[in-house]
Amino acid sequence: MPAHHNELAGDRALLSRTSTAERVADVLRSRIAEGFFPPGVRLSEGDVGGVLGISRNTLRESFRLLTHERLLEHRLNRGVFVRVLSVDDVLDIYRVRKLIECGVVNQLAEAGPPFGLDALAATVADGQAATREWRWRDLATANIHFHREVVALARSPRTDEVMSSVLAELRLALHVMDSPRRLHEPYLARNREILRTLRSGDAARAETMLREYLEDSRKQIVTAYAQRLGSGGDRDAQGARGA
Amino acid sequence: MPAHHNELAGDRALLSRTSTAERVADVLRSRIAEGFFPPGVRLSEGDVGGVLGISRNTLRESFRLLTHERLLEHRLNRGVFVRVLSVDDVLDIYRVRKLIECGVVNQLAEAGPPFGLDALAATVADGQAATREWRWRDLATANIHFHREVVALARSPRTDEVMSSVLAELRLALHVMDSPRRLHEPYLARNREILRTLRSGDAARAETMLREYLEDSRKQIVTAYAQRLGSGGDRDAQGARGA
DNA sequence: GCATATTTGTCCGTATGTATA
DNA sequence: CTATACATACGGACAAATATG
Repeated sequence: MPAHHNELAGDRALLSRTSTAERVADVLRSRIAEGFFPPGVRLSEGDVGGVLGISRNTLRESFRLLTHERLLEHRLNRGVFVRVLSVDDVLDIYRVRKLIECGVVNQLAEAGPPFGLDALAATVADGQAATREWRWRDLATANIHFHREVVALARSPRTDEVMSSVLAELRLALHVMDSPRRLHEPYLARNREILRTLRSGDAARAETMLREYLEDSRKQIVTAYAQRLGSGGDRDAQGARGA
Repeated sequence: MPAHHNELAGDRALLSRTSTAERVADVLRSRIAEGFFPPGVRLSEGDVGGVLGISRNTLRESFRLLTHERLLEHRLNRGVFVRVLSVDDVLDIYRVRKLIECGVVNQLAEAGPPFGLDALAATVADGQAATREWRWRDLATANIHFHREVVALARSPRTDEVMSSVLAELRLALHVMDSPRRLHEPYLARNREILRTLRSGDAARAETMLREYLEDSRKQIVTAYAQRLGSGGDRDAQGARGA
């Protein structure tokens, strides 16, 4: 599908129906999530495009995608940067989380008890396995998946998308401090409790538990993040990387 | 700021800090909202780019922006089309509306009565003025603004953005049938009632009213839309327009 | 079913304005 | 203030897919 048959990240058009820009965006999204591109660094079109071996136009498409997901920040005539969340951003993210997550569970309370909890249970199991084997980064991932699956219970594609976007954004903040164990281990038990309560059919009580959960998590993360951003703050908004 | 000093949609760099692609996207967004580009039509790169006098690459970037707002649909090697919502889409939009709008009012019930209701009151006044003067299209706009302002009470930028996006999408469906009077006039009184109830400080009751409102609106629009889509359906996916 | 014309997808080269050293 | 680096936007090119006759 690409005109000049670029091989590095380009071909196999007939197999994958995604555009090259989307594939490049996938790569960059992973790099950001795993911290290879930490918040604050600039992604130069020349460098990144050179490494991946794609044209600037295509790369700009990818940047557009990630900018819309709020993972990158676009400053006019300055270029794109990995987003650095402010404390206000984190607060707003938790506002949205409370609104959506609690709202979904609240709707379940009205609908009735036959929920499909298998996917939710799987994330709890993943978290327990990760904890047993001291894989704290995986524990963080499982914890995030738990909340994604809570929202998935509403079976609303648009709600799922909003939640995915917000959680990916939150990961930017989590990555700035990452001590995954202290941040996530205490909440695993509460996830299990919420799951158990949902299994019993008492969605109203689960909603209360989730509300308290989010309140506690918000307090912990905001204080830790403000501290980290204040002391280790002012990460170089320059410092190109890539080549 | 543009290289070759394009005048039509190009210059005045020092004043407007937005890129040309965003400005072009603004124009197209308006054209879609006002129905000049109705759902289903294809936007040809050649035609639209020719009329607006911008290069193909820049136009494609605008298309990308609107595609991510779900106003355009991108079919591989076919071009971009103004989105045609399915009935499932409309159902999901109302799912999101109920979740967010009711959730926001529910949070107000916990927070306490000093809400800032001026902007909300203004939309009701706009609707009444539009009704008095038989400007049904403006009534529809005012009605949509009412719900946007309800959500704005939460003072959450991300929630605002989600709501704006969802309402812009809903407008695609409303435009397919447009008999704005029958669709919007009955709800003006209910808007006023909800505003009055919020003024009295009883957010809990306002939430119930809003919930019933959305339920009724959903039923009406879904049935009307399914009918319209079934009979008048299969709008030409061809029929270029522009020049 | 086939040949042609149109349109899209991708990439390159270049000119110009903007921000920073 | 000058110089450098880079983002922005343009036009052109060609391959591939689609539409048209």
